[in-house]
Amino acid sequence: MVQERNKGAEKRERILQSAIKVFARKGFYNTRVSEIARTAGVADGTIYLYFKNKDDILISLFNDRIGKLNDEMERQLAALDSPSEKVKRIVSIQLGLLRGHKDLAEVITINLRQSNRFLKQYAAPGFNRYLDIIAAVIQEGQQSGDFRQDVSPRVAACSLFGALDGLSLTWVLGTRDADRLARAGQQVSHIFIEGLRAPETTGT
Amino acid sequence: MVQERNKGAEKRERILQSAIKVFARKGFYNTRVSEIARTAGVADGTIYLYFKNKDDILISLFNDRIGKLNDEMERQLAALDSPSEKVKRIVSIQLGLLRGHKDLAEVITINLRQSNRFLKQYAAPGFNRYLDIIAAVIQEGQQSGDFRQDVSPRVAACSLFGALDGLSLTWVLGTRDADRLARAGQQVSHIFIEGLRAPETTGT
Amino acid sequence: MVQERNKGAEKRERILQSAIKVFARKGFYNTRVSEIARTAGVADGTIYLYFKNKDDILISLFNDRIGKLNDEMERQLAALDSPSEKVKRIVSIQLGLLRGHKDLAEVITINLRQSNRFLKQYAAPGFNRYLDIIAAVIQEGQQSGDFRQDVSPRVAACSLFGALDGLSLTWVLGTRDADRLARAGQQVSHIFIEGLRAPETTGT
Amino acid sequence: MVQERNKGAEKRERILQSAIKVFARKGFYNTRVSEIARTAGVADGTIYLYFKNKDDILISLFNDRIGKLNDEMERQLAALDSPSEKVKRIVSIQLGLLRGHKDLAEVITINLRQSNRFLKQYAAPGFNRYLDIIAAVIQEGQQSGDFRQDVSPRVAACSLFGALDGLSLTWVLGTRDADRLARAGQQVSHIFIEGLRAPETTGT
DNA sequence: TATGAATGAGTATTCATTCAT
DNA sequence: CATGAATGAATACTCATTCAT
Repeated sequence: MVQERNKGAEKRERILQSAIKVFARKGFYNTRVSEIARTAGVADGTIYLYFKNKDDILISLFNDRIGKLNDEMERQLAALDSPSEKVKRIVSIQLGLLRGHKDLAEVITINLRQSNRFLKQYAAPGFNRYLDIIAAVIQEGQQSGDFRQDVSPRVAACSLFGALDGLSLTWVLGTRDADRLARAGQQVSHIFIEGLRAPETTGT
Repeated sequence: MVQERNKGAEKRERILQSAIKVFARKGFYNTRVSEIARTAGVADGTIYLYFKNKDDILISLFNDRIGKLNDEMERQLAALDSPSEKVKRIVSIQLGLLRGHKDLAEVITINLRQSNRFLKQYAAPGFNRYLDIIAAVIQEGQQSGDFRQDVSPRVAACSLFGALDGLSLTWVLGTRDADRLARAGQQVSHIFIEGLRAPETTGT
Repeated sequence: MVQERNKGAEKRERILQSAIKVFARKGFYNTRVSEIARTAGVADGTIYLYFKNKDDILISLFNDRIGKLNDEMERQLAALDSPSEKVKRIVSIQLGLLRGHKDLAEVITINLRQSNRFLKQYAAPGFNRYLDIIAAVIQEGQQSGDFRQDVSPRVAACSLFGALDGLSLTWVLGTRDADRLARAGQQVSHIFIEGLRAPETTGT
Repeated sequence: MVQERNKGAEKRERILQSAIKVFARKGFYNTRVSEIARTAGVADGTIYLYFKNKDDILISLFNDRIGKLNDEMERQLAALDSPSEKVKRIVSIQLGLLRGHKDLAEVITINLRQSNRFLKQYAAPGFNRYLDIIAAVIQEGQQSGDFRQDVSPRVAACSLFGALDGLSLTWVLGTRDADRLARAGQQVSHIFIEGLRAPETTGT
C-alpha cells in the first residue's frame, strides 16, 4: 500500500516535472494539458486524478517548490552567523535556482505573473514567507547593529528579491552566461550590504 | 484632413486606453477583444483597422508607452546634476508610474510577462533602452568619482529596476498605500546610493 | 449626359471585367469584394452603386455574357446551311470561349456551380436559351432528314453541351494546349454528327 | 477491440453521410460544420477527430466515393464482352448514381467545382482514374475493330463523361423524372456508339 | 487507478455591406 | 456619383474537462 501511494506520488511528481518543462518553453496559456500529459507519459484524464484543473497544476507547482526553497533557505541561513554572510547566501540561493532549475526559475520569474488574481490568491502565502525569511535576516542585522535602522526590513526584502528577479529576467532574456550571473550576484550583494550598513558610530 | 487624421489617431488612442484598463483588470489572456472594443466604444472589427491582432495591441501598447516614459526620463535626468539626485529621480519616476498610471504599471509589471517569446521578441528593445538610461547614470557617477568602479553599470541598472519592480509587485498585491510606497522609494534610493558610493579615499 | 451615362456603363463594365479575372483566379467564395474593387480601381462602396450585392455580380456577369454568347451564336448559325456545319460551329464557338475568354470560361465552367440555388434561380434562363439554340439545330437536322428522329433534340443538346464542358474541364485542369483542344473539338463534332446521322434509307 | 475500431469507422461514415446530405442541400460554402455534426448526431469537436478541417471532409468524401465507384465500374465492365455493351453500362452506371445516390451525385456534379485548386489538387487522381477506365473501353473497341481509330480514347472518354454530366446537370435542375433520364441515357449511348462506330469496310 | 474518445462552450477574426462626408 | 472608415453578424476550430470502459 505504501508502494501504491508512492507510485501515485511518483506519477504526480512526473506530471509536475513535465509541467515545469512545458510551461517554461511555451508559457502557461500556450501550454496544452495534453502536452503535459504526453510529456509525462500519462493519459490526459490521469492529470485530473492528481490536479483539480490546469490552474491547479501551476499553483501546486509553485507552492510545492517555493515551500522546498523556503525550507532549504531557512536551513542554510540558520547555519550562518553574520548578517552579511546571510545576505550573500540569499543571493546565491535565489540566483542559483537559475543554474540548477532553469525551467523552474523561468516559470516562477515569468509565467507566474499571468494575472494578479493568480498571484494574490494562491502564490501570495509562499511568496510572503520567502520575503519574511529575507526580512528576518535584515532585522537581525539591524538588531546586531550591522545594518542601519532607518530601512524597513520588509522594503529591503522586497528590493533584494526584486533586484535578483530583475537580474534573472535580463539574464533569461539575454546571454545566459553562468559566470556573468555569479559576478552580478556578488555585485548585488555588495550594493545591498554596503547600502544597508549602519553608519560608523564614531565616538564613544 | 488634419482633423481626419486626428480622428483616426484619437480612435487608436482610445482603444489603447481601453486595452490598458481591461488588461490590468483581467490579464491579457482573460481579456476578450470584444470587451476592449465595448470599453472603447467601437465595433469589434474596428480594432483590426488599427491593430494586426490581439497580440499587437499589447505590443503596441508597451512600445508606445515605454517610449514616452523613456523620453520623459531622459528629459528630466538631463536637468539634474548630481548622480545621486538622478538615482532618486529614477526611483520616483518608476514608482510614480504606479500613482499616475496604475493600470499601465500593472500591465507592464504583470501582464507583459506572458511568455518569454513576447518579452524577447517585442518588448526587449524598449526595455533595454530603459535599462541603458539607468546604466548611463551609474556610469556617469562612476566617472565623476561618486560611485564605486567595481560594479557593472548594467548590473546596477538591472538591480535598481528590479528592486523597484519588486516593490511595485508587492505594493500591487498588498495595501496600495501611496505614502508607504513613497517612503519605500526613499529607502531604496538610499540603499543604492550608499551601496554604490565610492569608498572615501582618505588621505593620499 | 450621354457621356456621363457612358461613364457609368464603362465603370460597371470595368467592375465586371475585374470580377471575371478575380473569380477565375480564386473562385467565387474566396474572392473578396474589396479585391474586385481594387482591381477595378474603384472604392469598395462603388461596387454597390452598380450591383445589389456580391451574388448579383456573378449573376449579372453570367447573364450579360451568356446573352452576348447566345446572340453571337444565333447570328453565326443563321449564316450556315447544313446541320452538320452548324454543329461544327457550335463546337468551335463553345470551345473558342476558352481561347478568347479563358477567365470567363473558367468562371462559367467552374465557379457558376457554387450551389444549385444559384443555377436554378438565376443562371437557368440564359443556360436554357443556350440549350434551346443547340436543340433547334438538331431538330432542324431531323426535319431536313440529316439527323435521326429517335433522339430527343433536347437530350442531344444537353449531351453536346456537356461533352464540350467535360473537355473544357479536363483542359482547364490539364495541359491547356490550344491545338490539342481544337483537334478534340473536331473529334467531338464527328462523334455527334455521325452519332446523330439518319440511317441510309435504302430503296423505295 | 475490433468492435471499437468499427465504432470509430462507423462514426466517420456517419459524418460523411451527413456531409453528403447537407452539402447537397446547401452547397459546400453555405454548409455549417455544426450542421453536419448535428445531422450526424455528434458534437462539433468530434468532426475534427476524423477530419483535418471542413475542406478535408469534402475531399475525403469525394475520394472515398469515387474510389468505390471506380472499383464497381471495373468489376462490372470486366464481366462484359462487347465494347458497345460496355459503353451502355458506363452510361447506366454514371446516370444510375443519380437514382441511388442522388445527394452524392449532386455533390460531385455541383459542389466539387468550388475552385480549380480544389479540383486540381485533390480530386484529379480519382477523376482521372474514372476517365482512364472509360478510355480503356474505347481503346479496346478500337483494337477490336468496333470503333473508329481516328478518335482519341481520352477525348472520347471526356466527352462521354461530360455528356452524361450535362444530362445530370439539367436533370438535377429540372424535372427529375427517372424514366426520362433512363431514355436519355439510351439515346446518349446510341449517339456515342454510332458516332464511334468504325466505317463499314466494304469489300473483301 | 488509468484511459482517451467525446464533448461543446468559448472567441479571435473576417468581410459583405452601409452611410456620413 | 464616389468614397472608405466603420460596422457587427457570423463561424471554423480549439482544448479543458468528463466519464464510460
